[in-house]
Order: sequence, then structure tokens, then C-alpha cells
Amino acid sequence: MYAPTTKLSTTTSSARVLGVPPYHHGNLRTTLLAAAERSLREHGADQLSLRELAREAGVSHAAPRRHFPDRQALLDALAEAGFARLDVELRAAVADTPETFGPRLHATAAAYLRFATRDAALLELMFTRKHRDGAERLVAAAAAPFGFMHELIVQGQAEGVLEAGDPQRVGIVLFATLQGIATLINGSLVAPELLDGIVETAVDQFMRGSRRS
Amino acid sequence: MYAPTTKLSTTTSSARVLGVPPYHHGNLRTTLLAAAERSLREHGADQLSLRELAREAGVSHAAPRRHFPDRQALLDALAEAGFARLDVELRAAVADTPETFGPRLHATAAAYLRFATRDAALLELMFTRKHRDGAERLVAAAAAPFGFMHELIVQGQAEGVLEAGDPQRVGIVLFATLQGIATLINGSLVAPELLDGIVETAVDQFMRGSRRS
DNA sequence: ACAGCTTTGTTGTCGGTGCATACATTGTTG
DNA sequence: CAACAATGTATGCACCGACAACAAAGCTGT
Repeated sequence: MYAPTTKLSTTTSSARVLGVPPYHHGNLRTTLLAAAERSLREHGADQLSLRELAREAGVSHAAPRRHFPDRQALLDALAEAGFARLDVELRAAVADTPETFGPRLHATAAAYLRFATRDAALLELMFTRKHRDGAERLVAAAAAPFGFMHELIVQGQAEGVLEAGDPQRVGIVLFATLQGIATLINGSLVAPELLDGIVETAVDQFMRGSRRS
Repeated sequence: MYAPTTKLSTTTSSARVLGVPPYHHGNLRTTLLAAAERSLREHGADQLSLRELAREAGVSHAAPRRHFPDRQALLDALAEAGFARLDVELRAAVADTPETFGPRLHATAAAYLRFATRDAALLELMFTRKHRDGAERLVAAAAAPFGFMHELIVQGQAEGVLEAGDPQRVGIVLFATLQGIATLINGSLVAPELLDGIVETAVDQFMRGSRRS
């Protein structure tokens, strides 16, 4: 086993300049993931085909197998990346927000639903139960955004805006509400125009429902 | 076009007694749906195969096509039936409950999550966005349980337990919260043992968050 | 520098699936 | 009882995911 090649696509070769594609792609895994992400967004997980991705990347149909043992492994990797990106987006949303709980909660909720409605298929992938043993990686990736919610709740309690209590439970309920709203919107069961109003209602209810009284 | 044969499997024939299977199945559509429901529960929507169902029903692999133009049509039918059953179960849950809002809300939430965790794959199917034009039937079917939630909210407001306001919005938020909790549990992102506690927290928060103050 | 091992491609194949078309059988109805 | 509509069957196609055997390229120790 040699080093997992951190440096990208050096692909030695003199062949490159001649326009002859090198035998080794050099960066297949990343290329496949990027193509998969696009395909997922455009056509949904069901339509995603390994062979199709291979064609797009200009490699043989069996090449992806070297990087993803099977189709599900690719989907899992996408979901994992999705959680990471969600975490980044949530944290970015509060970065330029007053440090008080209220505005931060609003910003978080809005950011979550922006992510969820923009990448509906990805969201579905992230939360779909695909038992597959290696689910640990996924759960670990999901811990990041969950942790963020947790921190938010703790802050609210520290500020005295929220009642004391198990922040875990409360955080889960909050997370669930946002996720549920996304599901209803994405499933076309609720008109998208209602989104903003619903989020506002949800946030208000949450504040009132768990404020210190 | 002759009558859509309400009476089941009369399959005229003298052949029956001889053990020779009749040319016409007599009840294929229903049989397929039943088998599909079982397969869905046991192996998930991805693994559901029309050819497999045909084999189970003892019929050629092209036969299902007479009843479902394509695979998605079958899945849609399953989802539609799912909404109908959900509606029945929710209404049944409050049937033998005190007529006051509080107990009814609790019973509804519990019933929703029982349904959702018992038939996780079905739930996913019901709320997954499969744009496919004929989504109207699905949305119509979904209207039943949604309507139930709506009625529940209206009752709460009439009792004076809930503040006045758009029952639609509030109902959607409630529905979303339950749906979101189900998603988190089914996706193994939250341990099942926590379910009861979370539901309780959610219901309490809802009551506090929208009670008349 | 080169021999040997590891990684990452390639080609070919297999079983399975959804969808389509042409044909066969049966039930209904005028 | 003679159309005709409904429902199954047989066959074929294109595609897919998985697998195995082989080939090229990169690394590494001597």
C-alpha cells in the first residue's frame, strides 16, 4: 500500500501534451463524486447510474468500482458530503448575525430550508434509511449539524430565553420540525409560497413553546 | 369497456377443478398491490421488482403492465393507499379517546408515529417527490390526513385551548414535526428508545407554543 | 535502476430489470 | 353468437450493477 496520493493529478506523462488520455485518470474518485452530485440534483437518486458517470468521466464502466465497491457506497459518500456541507452552511448562516439567540434561530431555520429545498434529492438521500453496516460514517457526519443545533439550544438556555431542560431532546424536536417542513415542501404536499410563513410560524411556536416562563 | 369487475375472481371455468390455472388471473391488480405492499415493507422500494411480483402472482412478467403502465404507477398506487390507511388509523386513534383536545392530540401523535415507524419504507414513498404529472391523485389522497389535523386544530381553538389564528399553518407545522421525528428515527439518526420522550416533548412544546395566553 | 508489489484502469460476461410490441385467450355485450 | 374490449403470454431490446481476468502505471526497497 503506498501513500493515498494527497497531491492531485500529477499524471506524470509526456502523453498528456500529445492529447492522448493517460491510462490513469488521476482523480477519478473526486470527479465521480462531482458528477454524481450534479446528476443527483438534476435527475434524482433513482436515475443515477454508475455506468453513466463513468462515461461522463471518460473511463470504462468498471472503473468506478475501484473507488466505490457498489452503487450504495457512492450514494453513502454523497450523503456524507451532504451532511458536511449542511453543517458548513448552517454555521455560515449565523456567522454574520447578532450573537443573540433569536436572530440566530431564525437564520438557522432559514438556512436549513434553503439547503433542503435547493437539494431535495440530496436531502432525501441523507435521511433515508439504508441500513448497510457502514452507516456509522453517515451517523458520524450527521453529528456535525446536530451538534450545531445542540449548541444553539444551549446558548438559548444560557441567555435565559429558553427554559432549562435536556437540550438534546429539544434540539431534536427543532431539527425534526425543520426537516418535516422540508419534506412537505419537497413532496409538493405544501405549496412553496407558504414556506416562509410556515417557517416563521414554526420558529415563533418554538420560542413560545420553550421559553422560560 | 365492460364493467371493471367488482365481483372477485369468478373465473368461470371448469378448468379450475382440474387444477389447471385459468388464463385470466381474475384479480391481478389487487394481488399485485398486496404483494407489492409486503415487498415494500420487507425490502424497500428500491428492491421492488415488477417481474418479481409477477412471478409471485404466477403470471407472466408483462402482465402487470395491463394494470400499471409502469413501475412508478405501481408505487404511486401504494403511496395513495398509504395515505388512505394513515387517515383511517389517525381517526381510529381518537375514536376511543376523551373528546377533549389534549388527549386527542396525544393520541394522534402516537398513532402517526406508530404508522410511520412500522411502515418506514411506505412513509418514504408517500412523501417522496416523484413529480410525474399524475401527482394530483396523490395530493388528493394526502388531503385526508391533512384534513384530520386541520379539524383537530380547529377543535383546539374552539375549546379555547389554542390561540386563534390560521389553523392551516399551525396544522402544517404540527404535521411537519411528527413527520420529521419519524424521518430521524427511521433514518437511524436518533435512537428508537428516545421516541416516546421526543414525542412527548414535541406535543408539550406545541401546546405551550400555541396556547391562548 | 530495476524488480516486484500495489493501485487503478480495461474488456468481457452474466443475470436481472423495465419497457415495448405482436399475439392469444377470455369475458361481455349488443 | 359475433364483434369487441380486457387481460395474459411470448419475445426482444437496451440498460444496469456486479464480477472476474487481465493490463498499465506508480511506488518502494534493494
